[in-house]
Amino acid sequence: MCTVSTSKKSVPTDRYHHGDLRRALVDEALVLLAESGDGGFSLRELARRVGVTANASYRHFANKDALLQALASEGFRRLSAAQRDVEALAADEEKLLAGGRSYLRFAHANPALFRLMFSVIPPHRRGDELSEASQAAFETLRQAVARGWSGGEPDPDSVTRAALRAWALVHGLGQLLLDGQLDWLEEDPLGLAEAVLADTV
Amino acid sequence: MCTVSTSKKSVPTDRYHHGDLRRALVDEALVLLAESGDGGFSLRELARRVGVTANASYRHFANKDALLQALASEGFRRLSAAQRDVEALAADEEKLLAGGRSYLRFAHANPALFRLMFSVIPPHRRGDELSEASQAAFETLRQAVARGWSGGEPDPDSVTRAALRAWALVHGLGQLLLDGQLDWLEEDPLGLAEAVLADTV
DNA sequence: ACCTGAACACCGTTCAAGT
DNA sequence: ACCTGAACACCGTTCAAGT
Repeated sequence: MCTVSTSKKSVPTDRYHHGDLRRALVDEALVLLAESGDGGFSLRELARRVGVTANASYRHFANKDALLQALASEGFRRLSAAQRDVEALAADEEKLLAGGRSYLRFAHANPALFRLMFSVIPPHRRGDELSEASQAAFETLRQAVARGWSGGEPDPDSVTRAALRAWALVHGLGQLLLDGQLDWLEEDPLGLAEAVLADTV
Repeated sequence: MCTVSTSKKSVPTDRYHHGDLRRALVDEALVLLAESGDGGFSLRELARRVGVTANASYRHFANKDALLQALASEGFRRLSAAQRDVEALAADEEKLLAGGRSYLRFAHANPALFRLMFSVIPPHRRGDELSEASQAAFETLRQAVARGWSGGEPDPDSVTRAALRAWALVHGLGQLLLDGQLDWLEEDPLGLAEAVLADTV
């Protein structure tokens, strides 16, 4: 009676049709998101592709919003991981710029997921998993700003303000980029966005 | 036979149910957009509110996208007008900052319309009316940047680059603002966004 | 415990009428 | 010329089963 119970719910296998339907739904939804370019995919289409009935997903997610939150959480985790990887390789003074570049590349490579993370589910509707993932992502940014601090005493409020300014610039570039707003200005929109970022930071 | 024909189509009144159904649809859609906060409203709900059948709108718009384009065009016209009004009242060195502030206030006051203008209909899908309205809006920004030019020769490319940087910052702040991303940082998100803008410009 | 089948109240859009 | 009524192929979601 003191063997396997690491937590309350010791679900034995939780697999049936695809081994793990919940994971299959999340994985396939990320593919659908990448394919559709914009933000639209239907629960029914997702179920069809995974090979189950339309309402089978309700055994694993309360509703469509809960599934979207799981996807957005995964997005924030991937974004944070990309930031950390890239900053680990960069010199101290270039960590912030490198982080900004990876933010832009993430937005460019995952437009629908990016929109899901920031625009579809506002912070006041985020559940625990998503709150945690998104706050960790902002912390990554804040630390990059604090590390590159060149003034005197880095009091927390100034750092937050500076982080917000850096975030706004890179977020605006990313949003303009993935909305196609930079397409008519030059041949390589991503390159243009990175150039504007490098000019400023 | 040479009296009234100012153009090919000399529609006598083009009014029936509400005087002018096309205008009634646009006006009520703007109200629905303002009410819903986010971006979702249905053609059927709009028709219900205006007092016509679901498909009556197809006499005036090819499809839902065409209606959305008309709304987005109206949005760009209002944004440009607000910019011009505000810049006319400001001193030369403050025109750019004043324009940026009005951009932020527009985003804050019209979140769904703002999203419609920039994110829902990408530039490559814009029709003539919308293309013209949006390009005029960017021209307003570019001119504000050119007027505030402090360096030497203002060659067009440098001005475009600087305009893009200013646009990205203000657009990023606006997007973070209307996505509720600034809500947990302070009591007044709009004030915070304006403060960051004033710090930078 | 996990999934299916049938149903409900919605969509956008089309087509054949009505006035 | 402008609008209605009925229909089609979709949605998200729920409820009563099936194994």
